[in-house]
Formats: sequence, structure tokens, C-alpha cells
Amino acid sequence: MPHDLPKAYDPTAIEDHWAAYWVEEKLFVQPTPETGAVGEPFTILLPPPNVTGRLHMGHMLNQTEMDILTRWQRMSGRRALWLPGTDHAGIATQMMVERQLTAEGTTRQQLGREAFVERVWEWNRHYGGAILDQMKRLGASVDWSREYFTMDERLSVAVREAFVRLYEQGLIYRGAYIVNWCPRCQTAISDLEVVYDEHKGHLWEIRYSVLDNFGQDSGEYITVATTRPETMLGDVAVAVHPEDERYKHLHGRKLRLPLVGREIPIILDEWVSREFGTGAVKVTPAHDPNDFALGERHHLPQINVMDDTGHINAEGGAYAGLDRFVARKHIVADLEKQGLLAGIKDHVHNVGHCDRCKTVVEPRLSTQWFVKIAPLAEKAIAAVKPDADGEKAIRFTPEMYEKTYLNWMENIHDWCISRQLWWGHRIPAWHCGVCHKITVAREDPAACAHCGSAEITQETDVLDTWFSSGLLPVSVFGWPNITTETRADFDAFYPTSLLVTGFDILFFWVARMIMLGCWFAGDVPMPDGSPRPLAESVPFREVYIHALVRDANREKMSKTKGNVIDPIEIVKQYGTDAVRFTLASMASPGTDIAFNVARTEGYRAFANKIWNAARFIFMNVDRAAEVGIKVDPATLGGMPDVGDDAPLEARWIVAELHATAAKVNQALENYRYDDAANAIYQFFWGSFCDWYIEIIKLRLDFSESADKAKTGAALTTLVQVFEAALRLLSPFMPFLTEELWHAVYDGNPPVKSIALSSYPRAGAKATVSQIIDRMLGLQFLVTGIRARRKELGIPENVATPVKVGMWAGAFGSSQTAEDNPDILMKLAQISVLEFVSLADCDESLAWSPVGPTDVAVLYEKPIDVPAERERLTKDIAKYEKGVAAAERQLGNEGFLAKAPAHVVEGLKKQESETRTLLEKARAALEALPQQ
RNA sequence: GGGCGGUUAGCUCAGUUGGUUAGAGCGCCUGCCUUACAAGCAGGAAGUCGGGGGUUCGAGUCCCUCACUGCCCACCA
Repeated sequence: MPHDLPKAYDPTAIEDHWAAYWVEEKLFVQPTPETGAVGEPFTILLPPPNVTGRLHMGHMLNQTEMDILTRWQRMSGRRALWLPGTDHAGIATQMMVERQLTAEGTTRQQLGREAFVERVWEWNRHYGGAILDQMKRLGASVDWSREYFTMDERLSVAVREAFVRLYEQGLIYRGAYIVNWCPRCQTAISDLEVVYDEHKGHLWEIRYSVLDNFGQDSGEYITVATTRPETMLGDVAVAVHPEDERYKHLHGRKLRLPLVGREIPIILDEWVSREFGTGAVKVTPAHDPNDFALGERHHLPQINVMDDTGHINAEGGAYAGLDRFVARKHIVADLEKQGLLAGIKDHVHNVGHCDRCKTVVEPRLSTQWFVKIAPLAEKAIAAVKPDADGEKAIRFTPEMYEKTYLNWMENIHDWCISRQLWWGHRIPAWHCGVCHKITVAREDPAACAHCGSAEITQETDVLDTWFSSGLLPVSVFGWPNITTETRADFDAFYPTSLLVTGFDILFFWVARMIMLGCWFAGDVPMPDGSPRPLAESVPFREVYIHALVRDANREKMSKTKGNVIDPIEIVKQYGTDAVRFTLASMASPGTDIAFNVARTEGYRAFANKIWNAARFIFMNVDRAAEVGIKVDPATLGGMPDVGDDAPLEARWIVAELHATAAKVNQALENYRYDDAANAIYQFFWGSFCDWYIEIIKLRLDFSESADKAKTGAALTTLVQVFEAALRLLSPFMPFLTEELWHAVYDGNPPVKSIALSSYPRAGAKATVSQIIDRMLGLQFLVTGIRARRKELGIPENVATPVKVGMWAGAFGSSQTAEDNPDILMKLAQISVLEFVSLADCDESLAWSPVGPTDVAVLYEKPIDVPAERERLTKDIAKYEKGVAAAERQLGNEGFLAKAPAHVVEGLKKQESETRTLLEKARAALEALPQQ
């Protein structure tokens, strides 16, 4: 039954089935239902997608890489745990639900906080986590029994504990500072959530009237320049450089703030650049970080002129109620009317936008919660830098990201963790209505911890989403509840082995996990009770950072450009395995992936190739069964091996398999998915199908007269190698290999899934390269004869006699070919094959050199003389160039003296070979009939 | 302004510590329905490794410089 495969591979026919099977059978659950907790743990945490997310190519790349490594490690005997979950994604999710409310004609404010939060939960139940279902469909080998959500009760406990501890340690403070404020989201956002865009704006120059000693306009003005004129409503001073000659006579004088009328001082500060603008700066401490610092230094008042929505507030007098950009227009117009607008200059500058909604961010004074980051950063730096022994607790691949990380960590600012949202972890702090002090507690308090008053209200702010996701590596394994009974998971899986992610969340998430992980896990003693060293406190031992998936033209995929490739669409078209293989084969570290469906088409063809190889094999297994030849399933599942007496092709394909396994394992060790994928591709298609299967057709003789033992041995090797190759390919193409692997075992495999079988490892075979070289010689001869046939215009289906003559004292041997005439004859379409000594060969034949031999293909069709002349002339030129280059090198005394012996020897050998080829080509040209 | 990458065949990319005549896939050209596979088979063409200079017996690979290009960080009104 399983041997009856359709002629062409149809991924859609099998993928859903296996995807569901893997989940239902709980194959990837840890501890494993059947075997328990066996093997050295390999832990990997899925970067939790937003609950609102839909799968895009970046996810698919990320998941493909993780799945390949996890499957590979699992098959290699590790206790592999890949842990999935989703992030509540504060702003993103809140926005989603708010949009729904807008459509319904209501707002969250009308709904009220409690009802709104319930509404978001409801949304989650309906639409949340769609991305994980997509992931299931893609066959990700994760432990679904451990799926988490960052708002789960147990993770919320961890968040609260972390906050309280940091607060108790004096590392969390609350205060009024300039923060990035999004007037649309109506919340503070962190520096990282601001994206800057170059903007062609203006520099407005405004004249501020200098007052005389009586508080009257003196007729003199100071001109300031600004890109945000509306903030002048909150100006409290104008600053100039103390050494600036232009303003020295004005030191100590006052100014009148236009439109507002407030008297403001001229202050002196060396921070002011004399070169920029007019050298005089308006000072708005409530709306600019630099001005804020300036204001602190000079004890200036802070006047916030905008409300949470970016409209001018009561401080703005006549402008109150106007949107900030409307106010800007009015103010500029009014200034102009009053003759106080000195000029408008074009000015290109960077404008910050909210990462989430792209609204222009307003730097604004606001009371927020912050993490004092320096102590955490210190540990996070130590975790990445080499220690005294040169060891790094966390290793980055590609290594250059280590620099990026350290550079950021060394210049880090305190982290604003409060958000004025309703969806998220509410800050566990209570404000006292009596003494106005703050109570921070693990359990909801009934009274103020300072004065005992029951008049307390909980802080309304929630935490930055990244605060909770930054805790994931510890919280998913049970922290803070690490007791003797509960710590099995923590001990087994923390630190996690590897983090695979994109550079876009290097600072958002990776850096925060390192800071928080080192900080909190560091307090958890080792299983034996000893203090936990830094190397065991880190959230992961390795970080692999992959690049961006771009479109085929290297453009960033974006909705506005309309060049987004939906992975699910591509998967439907070409099959999951083909898309996975595309991503893997293009994933060389440090380079963006230009996703090109042409590649995927190629890998779909590859899948089809394997499918058809299986059909060929099964066809022969069935034929064999008819004459009583069987392959014992017990001989499958390991690394195939054959004796030295086995036929060349058997020894060779086994050698190639070992060599490929070595390459693939090595490549995966180094995150070279591309090298690994290419090695398997080359093996399967280039070696197994193109050569081995073609040759083995000679051996699969099921006739009466055949030697059944030989046929059986050939068939066994064929199936063994194929089965092992499926396992080798399995992490890359899990669906196809699962299907065919079950078929190999006729539906009765030794374990439930190929994913639970063992990964091929190369054995120590000394003869590997020797056999491969011998086969290479034979292949070279085959290719040479085929090319010769082609030149002579011999139809593919016509066999011709061929003579092969070995060069006297030449640099190779035709021994392999002489030992295997049947192979040569089949692959090169030879009717009669004769090996002759070149010394007594028939001069009248058209001999041409093929590797270390001369070959004469006997065919009655006359030679195309002009074509032949052209080819030989070209060859001669090439050989002449080669010989000349080699001679030049060999004539160089420095080279002979300093180059290693094997290089010199190699060059000499090559020179003599090329010289021979040159002479032969010249002779052949000479021998051509003159026309 | 600071930092980090990239530039190799028509396209997308490999190229390990410098070492013999630089590779792959796709595309292109030519010929084949050779019973596993036309999503295939066979053969072939195609690159002065961004420019210039240097180190070296030897440079795609190391150094300097220029050009182009991408990204990250900072955010002087």
C-alpha cells in the first residue's frame, strides 16, 4: 500500500496529515511520554509572536531555522525542548480592539477600564494566537503542552515579583522627566519605540523683545530658531553661550515672550552652540530633553503646554484646545502679523514617530516609572565580554552583533517601563490619598504601608510589554517559584541553549532578557545549593541572529509597497518543505535573504526528485519481493556500510553518505544552514540520483539466471542509503521525509516518526576519500565520452564502440574504468568497449584526451571540421595560458624557496598535465583535414 | 555626527587559517519522451572577484585609499 505513490509529488496531499499527526501524537513534548527525560537538554525559546500577529516570511525563516536545529538536536540524542508562546503585545493589541470599538461607534473610555480589558480577553479568545496555528501547519516541532501567554497567571506572578524586587533594591523609581509621548496612543513609549525619519521641515526664526530696566521693550531683539514654534508657549528662558560676543551686552537682561507676554531671562550656558542658527536657543524644559537638562541646571520652571492628545492646554492661553500642528500654523501667522517672524528657512531634520502608529512623537514632561539600568547593564556586559579565561557566557553569531550589543549596552539610558494603557501587567503600586507615599507589594495591600491609611488606589499604568517578555527565560521555567519540588524544569532547561532571532529585536528583547535573566536567575542557587555563577545565570548560551527576508529585488517587504510575500500562499503553491529548503539554503549568516520563488520552484523539483527516487526504489523492492528477495528492516536505521569486496558504486555511495553526513553535522554546528542544505542537495541529486541509481540499474537483475545474493545485497544497500539520506534531510524537509520514511518501512516503522529516529553521523572510514577519488576518475571518463559523443552529433539513443587508451607514464590511471567496464558502457552508451595501450593504438582514429586517457569514439559520421578546429583552437589557447602561468610561477625562485612543498609539487604536476593536453590538442589540430 | 556591513557569472549568493586553472542554484544555448522523475536527462557558453595603491614567492582572501550601496545608534535648537 504505501509503495503505490503517485507519479508527481503533491505536498498538499500529505502535509496536513503529518502536521496534525505530530501534534496529536505529542511527539515533541518534554519529558517525552515514552522515554522520559533522556539526554542532555537542548532548549530553545520561540520568540513569542504578538497575539495579533499573522505569519510573515521573517517568522517562517526564524521558525525554519529553529526547527532545523531542534529536529537535528533531537535526532542526535539531545533532550530537545522548543517552547512556544505568544506575547500580549500591549499597544498593538489595545489598538486592535480600539479599532473594533471605533467601528461600533464607541470608545474604550466609554466602556471603562474593566469592561475594556474583558473585551480584549474576548478578542484574544476569538482571534488571538492565529500565528501559532499557522506554525502548527508548518510542522514546527515545538512542545505544545507548554504553550504560554505572557498574561498567564504564573507569568504575571513573575512579572510582579520582578517589579517588587527591583523596587526594593532601589532600581525602580518614579518621576517627572521628558519622555517620548505618542498623542495617538496616549502613552509614553521608550526610546527604542521611536523611529526617526528624515523630514524636510523649516527653521522658524522668532524675535524676542529685549526689555529695558523698567520692563519695557527696549527696541532690541534676540532672534531664536526653532523647528517646533508651538513649544514657545512653554518657553521659560533664552540661552546663549557665555563667550558669545554678540550677546555679551545682554547678559542679565530679560525678554518678553511673544504672544504669551511672559518675562523670561537670558541665561548663559556653554552647551549652546554658537555656530548653529543664531546662537540663541529658546528654552522649553517641558518639551525637549536638552532644554529639560538646561532647566534643571538653571532652576527654571517647567511649563507643559500640551495635553495627552497633543492639543494645547490652558497654559497656551489663546491657543488652548488647538491641535499642536494647527497651533503651529496660528502661532507662525500671529508672529508674522506682529512682525516678530524674522525668517523661515528650509531645514532637513529627523522627526521621531511612534513605532506602532507612526504618529509624530512629542517629547513631553510626564511622570513615569523607570528602571535604573546601570547595575543590570553591568552584568549584561560581563555576560557577553570574554572573562579572564577568554570564555564568553553568551556567544553571538554572527560575531559582529556582539559589538552592536555592547555598544548599546555601554551607552544605555534608564528604561521607561510605564505605559498609559489598559491592556498589560498593571504596576503593583498603590498611591496613598493621605500621606501620598507609594506602597509596592507582592499581594494587593489593604492599607498604605507608610501611614496605614486605607485610602489607597492602585497605579493605573501598566508595564512595557518587553518587561514581561524580557523575563520569559526565567518565568517559563517556574521562576520565582523555584523550590526543591518545582525546580526540575529550571535545572534542566535553564540557561536555554540558544536564541534564534532577528536583529530588529536585539535591543528590545535580547538585551532585556540578558539584563533581567542575569539579574534574577543569579539569585537562584545551583541544584547543589552553591551560588550561581554568571555563566549559569544567562538566559541563553548562544544567540544566532538572522537577517531580513527581502523580496526577489532585495526590497524590504512592506504592505505599502505591496511586495509582501505571504508564506502561507507560497507554501500552498510549492509545499512547506520546498519553502523551508529555500530559506535554509539562502540563510548564510549576516546576509539578507532575497526571497525568490524561482529558488523555491527549484526545491519543489528537488522534492519531486526524491519522491521519484523513492518510486524507483519501491518499484524494485516490490519486484524483488516477487522473486523472494527481501530487505530486512532490521538492517535499516543506522549508518550503512559495505565490505571492501562490494561493487564500486556501493562503496562509493556509502562513502559519499558518510562524507555528506560529516559536512552537514559540521555545518549545523556553525549555523551554516546553507552549507548543510547544499551538501544534502548535492548528495541526493548529484550523487545518489544522477550516478548511483543509474549504476544500480545494472545490479537489479531479477531474472532467473541472476545471482540473488548479489541482487539482494545491491538492493539492501540502495534502501539503506536512501533511508539514511531521508533522515539526513528530515530536519529540512520534515513532511516529505516523514511520508517516504514510513513507506520505506511499509507503514511499520520502528518508532512513531522519522523525527524520533537517529541522525546520521559519519563513521571513521579511512577509505572514504580514496573511493571518492576513484569514482571521480570514472565519472570524468563518462562525462568526457559523452561530450565527445555530443560533438560528433551521435544521437542519444545510439550506442557506439569506444576505445580507451591510457597515456604512458601518465598522471592517473584508467584502472577503475577497466575494472568496471559495465558501468562505463551503460553510462556512456558504449556498444563495444576496448582498453588499448596508446603506444600501439590506431593512428587513423580520432583520439581526444579525456583526463588521464585518450578516448576514441568510433562513429561513422564525419567530423565537423570547422567546429572541431574552433574547439581545438580554443583549447590550445586555454592550455597555453595555463602552461605559461605555471612556468612563470615555477621559474620564480622565491616561490620555489618559500612555498610549501605540496603546493610546488601540485603546480609541477599540473604544469606537466596541461603541457600534455596542449601537445595533444596541437597534434589533433594538425591532423585535421585541411579545408 | 558615531559605528557596522556589502560590492564575485545575466540574477541570487558561497568562497574556511592567503596556495595549484574562483564555485553553486536559477536563467541562457544545444540535443534528447534513455519506463523513477520533462518539476526530467545529457552537453555547453558565461566572471580582468567595485576602482587604485601596498604587503607577499603568491591576494577574491591581509593593509591603505576612493567610489557606490545597505543597516544600526545618536538626535543641537
